[in-house]
Amino acid sequence: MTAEAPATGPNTRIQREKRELILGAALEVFSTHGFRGATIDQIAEAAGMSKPNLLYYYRSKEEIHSTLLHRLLDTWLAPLRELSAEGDPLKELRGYIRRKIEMARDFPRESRLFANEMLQGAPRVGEMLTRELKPLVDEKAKVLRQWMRAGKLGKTDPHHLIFAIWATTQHYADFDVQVRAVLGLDRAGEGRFEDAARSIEALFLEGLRPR
Amino acid sequence: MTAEAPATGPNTRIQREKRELILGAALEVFSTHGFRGATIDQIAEAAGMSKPNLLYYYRSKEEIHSTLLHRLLDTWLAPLRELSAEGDPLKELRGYIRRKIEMARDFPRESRLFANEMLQGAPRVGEMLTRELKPLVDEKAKVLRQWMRAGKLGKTDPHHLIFAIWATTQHYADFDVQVRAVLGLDRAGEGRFEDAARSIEALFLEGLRPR
DNA sequence: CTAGGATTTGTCCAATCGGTCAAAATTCTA
DNA sequence: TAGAATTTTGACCGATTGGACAAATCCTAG
Repeated sequence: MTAEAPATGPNTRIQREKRELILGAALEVFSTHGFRGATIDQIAEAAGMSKPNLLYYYRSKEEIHSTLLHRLLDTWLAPLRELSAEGDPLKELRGYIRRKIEMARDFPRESRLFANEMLQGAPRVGEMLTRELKPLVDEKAKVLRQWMRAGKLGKTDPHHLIFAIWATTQHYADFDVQVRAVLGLDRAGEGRFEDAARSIEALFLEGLRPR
Repeated sequence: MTAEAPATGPNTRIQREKRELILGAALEVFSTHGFRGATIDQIAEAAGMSKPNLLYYYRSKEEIHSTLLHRLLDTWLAPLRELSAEGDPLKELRGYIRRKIEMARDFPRESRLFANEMLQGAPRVGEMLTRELKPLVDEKAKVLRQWMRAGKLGKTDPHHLIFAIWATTQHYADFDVQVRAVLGLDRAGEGRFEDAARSIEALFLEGLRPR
């Protein structure tokens, strides 16, 4: 008998392992070539298996990409979720910037995968943006606004502040080539993330000190 | 006689017009689908001509993309070139931020084309980054550093400051879908660029006031 | 140790892609 | 307005792509 396609969910040990292996390989390929630029053969080779074997675990290229993207968003939003209304405003913001820079440093492929999707108009996660991202950002924006009203944080538009933090931190993952080219060989070592973190923190937090 | 391919340079009126028409169509297609995601047929259709006709004006898909990218870089660097060592530091920086936000608003496709190229590791303009971009940035970084030493500008790493300005402004073009989704229908009108400009200026310039 | 399911792969297919070519249509020029 | 040069296109080609299928191999429970 032909085996039922295991695409519904991981059952056996092998299925869990292979599915994970495929996602890792796909992340590598999708993040550097984009969805259409990536081929199933490339992903299969990166995962060390044949193309039909890969398609045994995921029904289509679409499904791999979609799985990757949906799984990513949670990880991606975690740093913002951690921003707590109870903490000290400046400390909380500093922590948020830190966590975002660390993600750019430790998960650049995830960042580029996400950037690729956004550049193309979010055809596959568009709905998630309004259903998950927007509510979370609105909630945290409210926290920021309360801090500002309480005089514990300089006044600025909370949404655009969050955009600015996203943009500056993710820049070091998405535009890595450019950053490295501009900094030159001597300053483009791994320390660039530490330098970036300090600069971004100083820029934003200096301007946001209550006055 | 068979006509010589006009790919060497624009000669007749028709050639100039059609070449421009093709570049416009190609910008639209490349910026939303990336290089590999775009097809010659799509570009040809967007330009209102047949595929062989398009290939009469440009020898290959590569050549169109490359032309677009090289032509773009000059436009793209213009705002930074305008930053003058003679002017008032804070006014100069404010002007630079303004110009960059205006470019994100008026030329979002160009921004996305560039972002796409960067995301993929700048395979086609990598050399231009070190030959043109780096020297320019280094020159302007020196200007910023002089201002800082003279006490006319708060101290921070000039390179990372420039990165931050790039990131925050281009974010509104490259991540437009996300920005719109988060701001919601009511705040996502054209005014969002004006709001963004004010927020970014306030954030950066407040923190950079000499103290 | 063996039967039945799970896993793997070689082979194939239709669609799409970038690009060619020769012929047709149009435009320019003398 | 005739003839030459330029511009346009239909038809075609080889390569690549996403995916299907059935046969072969592997694993594991009884």
